[in-house]
Amino acid sequence: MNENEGIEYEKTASYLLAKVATAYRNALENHMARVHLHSGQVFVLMELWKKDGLRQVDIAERLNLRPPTINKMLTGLIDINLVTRRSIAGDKRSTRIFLTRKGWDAQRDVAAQWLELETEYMSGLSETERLVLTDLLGRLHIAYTGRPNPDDD
Amino acid sequence: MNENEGIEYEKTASYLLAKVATAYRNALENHMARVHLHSGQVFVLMELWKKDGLRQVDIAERLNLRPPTINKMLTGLIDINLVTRRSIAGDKRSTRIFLTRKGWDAQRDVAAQWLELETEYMSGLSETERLVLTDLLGRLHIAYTGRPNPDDD
DNA sequence: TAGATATTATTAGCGACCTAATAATATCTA
DNA sequence: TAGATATTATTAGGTCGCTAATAATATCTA
Repeated sequence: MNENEGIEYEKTASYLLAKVATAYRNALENHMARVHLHSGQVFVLMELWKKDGLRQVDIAERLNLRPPTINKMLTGLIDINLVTRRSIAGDKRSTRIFLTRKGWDAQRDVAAQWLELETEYMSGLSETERLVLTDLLGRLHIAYTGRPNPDDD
Repeated sequence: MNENEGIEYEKTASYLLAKVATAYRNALENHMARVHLHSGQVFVLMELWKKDGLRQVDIAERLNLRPPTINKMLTGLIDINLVTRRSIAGDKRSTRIFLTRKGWDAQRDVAAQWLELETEYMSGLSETERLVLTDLLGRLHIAYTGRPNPDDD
C-alpha cells in the first residue's frame, strides 16, 4: 500500500482551527437560537449597532464577506423585522440598512448570549491562555484581512 | 439612543475564532480546488487514509459531523471516483467505504496543499507562537469533543 | 417468537459561506 | 455628449454544516 505519505494532520494548526471552528459555529448557532437569531445574522447586527445606515456593500466589506451573502442575511433580518432597507437619495443603485426598534433592542440579548458562550467555550483555558489565544487569532485575522477593523469615519 | 450595551465583540476570542475560521475555510477551499477537491471532502479522505473501509457512521463520529453531512460528501467523492460504497456481509443496513486507487493517489497532492496552506496561513506567527496556538486549539478541541481522536483499534 | 426499540443510511430542507452572471445606475473618458 | 467602464444589488446554483423524518434492518425483551 502506498501509505506513509501520511501527514499527521491532526497536529497541524490548520486542522485544529477547522475543527474548533465548526464546533464553535454550532455552539454559536445554538446560543443565538435562544434569542431567535442565526449565527450569521448576529455579525451583521454588530456592524449596524456600531454604525447604523450602512449600505450592503459596506457591511460586506467590514465583515469580510461577499455581497450576496449579506444580501441573503438581510432578507432574513428584514423578515423578522430587525432591519429595514431604505433607498438612498443620490444613488439609485444602493440602499441603506437601518435597525428597527426591535433591531436595537436585540443588542442586550445578543450581548448576554455572547458572553455566556465566550465563557462556556473558553472554559478549558485559563484567563492568561485565553488572552494569548485572542492575541494570536487577532494577528492571523489582521494578516489575512490586511486590517484590524475598518476605519470608522 | 440605547447605545452602550456595546460589547467590544472584536476583542473576544469567540469573535476572532469565527473570523479566522471563515477566512481559513476559504483558503482551504481555494487550495484544494487546485487538486479538484472541496474542503470537506479532504477531511473524509483523511479518515479513510488512516483506516480504509469505515462505515459512514464511523466517519461521522470520527470527524464529529452528522451522518447526513458525511452521506452527502461521500456522494461527491463517489462521483469523482475517489471512493466506493460496498455493502457489508452480516449487516444489510450499513455499507463500508473504500478508497479507490485514485483515492489513495490523492494523498500526495492533498498533503502538499495542506502543508503549503499551513505555511502560508500561519506565516504571520513565529514557530513558537504556532506551537502555542496548536496547543490551545488542541485543548479546546478536546474540551469540546471529549476526546483527542478516536481510538484506533 | 412477536413486538418494541436501536441503528444505519438516506432524503428533504435550512442557514452560512462562496462564485458567476445579470440588471440598473453612476461615472469616467474620448 | 456617447460609449465604455465601475459599482450596487440581486438571482441562481454550489458545498458544508445542521435537524427532522423515513425506510430498512438488527437487536433486545416480554
